[in-house]
Amino acid sequence: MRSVPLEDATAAARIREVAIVRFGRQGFERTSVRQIAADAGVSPALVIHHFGSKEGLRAACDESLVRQLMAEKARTEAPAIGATIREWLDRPERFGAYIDYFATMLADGSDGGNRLFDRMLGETVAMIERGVADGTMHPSADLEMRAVLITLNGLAPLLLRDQLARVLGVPVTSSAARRMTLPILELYTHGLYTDSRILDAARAALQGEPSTGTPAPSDKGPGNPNRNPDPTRPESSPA
Amino acid sequence: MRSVPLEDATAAARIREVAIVRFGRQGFERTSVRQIAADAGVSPALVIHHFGSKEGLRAACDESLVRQLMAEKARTEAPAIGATIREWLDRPERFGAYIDYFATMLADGSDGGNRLFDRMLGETVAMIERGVADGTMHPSADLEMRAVLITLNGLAPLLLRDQLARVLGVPVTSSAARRMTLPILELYTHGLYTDSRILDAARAALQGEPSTGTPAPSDKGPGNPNRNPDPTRPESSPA
DNA sequence: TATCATCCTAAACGCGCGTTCAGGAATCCG
DNA sequence: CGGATTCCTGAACGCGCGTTTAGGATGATA
Repeated sequence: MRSVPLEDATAAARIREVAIVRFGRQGFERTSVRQIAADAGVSPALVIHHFGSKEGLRAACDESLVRQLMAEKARTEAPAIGATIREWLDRPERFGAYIDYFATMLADGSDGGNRLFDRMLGETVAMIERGVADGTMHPSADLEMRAVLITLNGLAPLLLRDQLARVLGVPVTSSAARRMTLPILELYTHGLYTDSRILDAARAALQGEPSTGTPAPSDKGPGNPNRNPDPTRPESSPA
Repeated sequence: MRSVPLEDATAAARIREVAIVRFGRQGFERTSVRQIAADAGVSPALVIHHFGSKEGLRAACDESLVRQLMAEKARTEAPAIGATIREWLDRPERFGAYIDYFATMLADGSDGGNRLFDRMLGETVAMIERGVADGTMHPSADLEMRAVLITLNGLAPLLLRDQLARVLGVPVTSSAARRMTLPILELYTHGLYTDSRILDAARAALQGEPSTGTPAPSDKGPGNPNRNPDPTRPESSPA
């Protein structure tokens, strides 16, 4: 997946590659055209000549990454982008910059990031539909939202890889990912709670409140992580 | 939680408030001191006079947000930061900028962001320990990692709120959060898979591979979301 | 050889940035 | 009253930015 050494590539390709590294590591704004030019061993003017502007260079970088992540289409029916990301995590010295760039694309809401997110979401939806159809996965009251949720959860370690590396004390490579395997599978197999009291309470509460208003009987659970422990409380301003 | 109108506050406070809005909405680099000064109705020189530098202003903004999020200490033993964030989501017209700033702090790995993450992680650990102790939650083979994971999962919708809003078609307020309630509780109650085949396979595979090397018998599951479907594959470069 | 397109650079332009500096206006204190 | 303190501004400085311009070197084509 890119075997030509940087020195042998054309100048335009070289510029794009070093730009991905800089943009991914220090961000678009903090990176100057002069820096990129120096990295690529060319003049700043050539960068503009090839890409029209700094923004054009960014677009080319986006396109390059989208292309590489979408190119896995020809594979099996398994989630393709996730698989490629995992391969990249296996070789951080080579693809670390791509990981960084990928994460900032998603967070910045660039056009390329949107396309990649949509694709990943679609792959997740397909995976869940398959799983529910063949009985290996539980059905859900809201399949789309579940798919969104699982996609988000999968991306969180990537977006917060710095925090993750900090609290774990090791860089986020596949070895760190491996330690996440069991807790993730535990969660996806048995869940977190030992009974369905909180879920039942939330179902009952949301039942009496189809879209807005009319609070239902309250049952504050012992502590649902990350979510409102009391789904019955009406919101202050619908906004 | 801040009731003084902006016009009545001291100039320094006014500057800090409009800076949080700008920094949160368009980022630190894309925001100029002159913009902030204009928003606050003061001269650019005054901004520097009060905060020493643009970086000093950022630090003051960080500190302000950390203080507000940590101030909930006096509450119950429930996750305090999560609760405050939820209140902020209820009133996006007032606290939307804080949400934005909070998210960028976490993503940028600023000192304030690190402190907040550590605090949230601590709250999650305590919650899980309590849940396991009183039998409402399953035990885990790796409690710390599980806590990290759940913390990350809880933050993902915040960091990717633009993607979330885009695919859902509505802004990420508590009404969007409400739709997430059931899928999250489903996941945390019953998990995703109907049986433990994948989890068992992963356990067996990781058993034969205590830390590095010696691959174990393979069992490729039908599709574990977000994780390596084949945890037995040795990694190419440990890095 | 002359022509032409391609690839590339040195130099400069204009601009907006963060910051500094010298001092004005108001308030408090003796 | 006089002097100190606090709060604030207008004007400028120097710098690095993205970009433009004019043209040099190279290699294919006729």
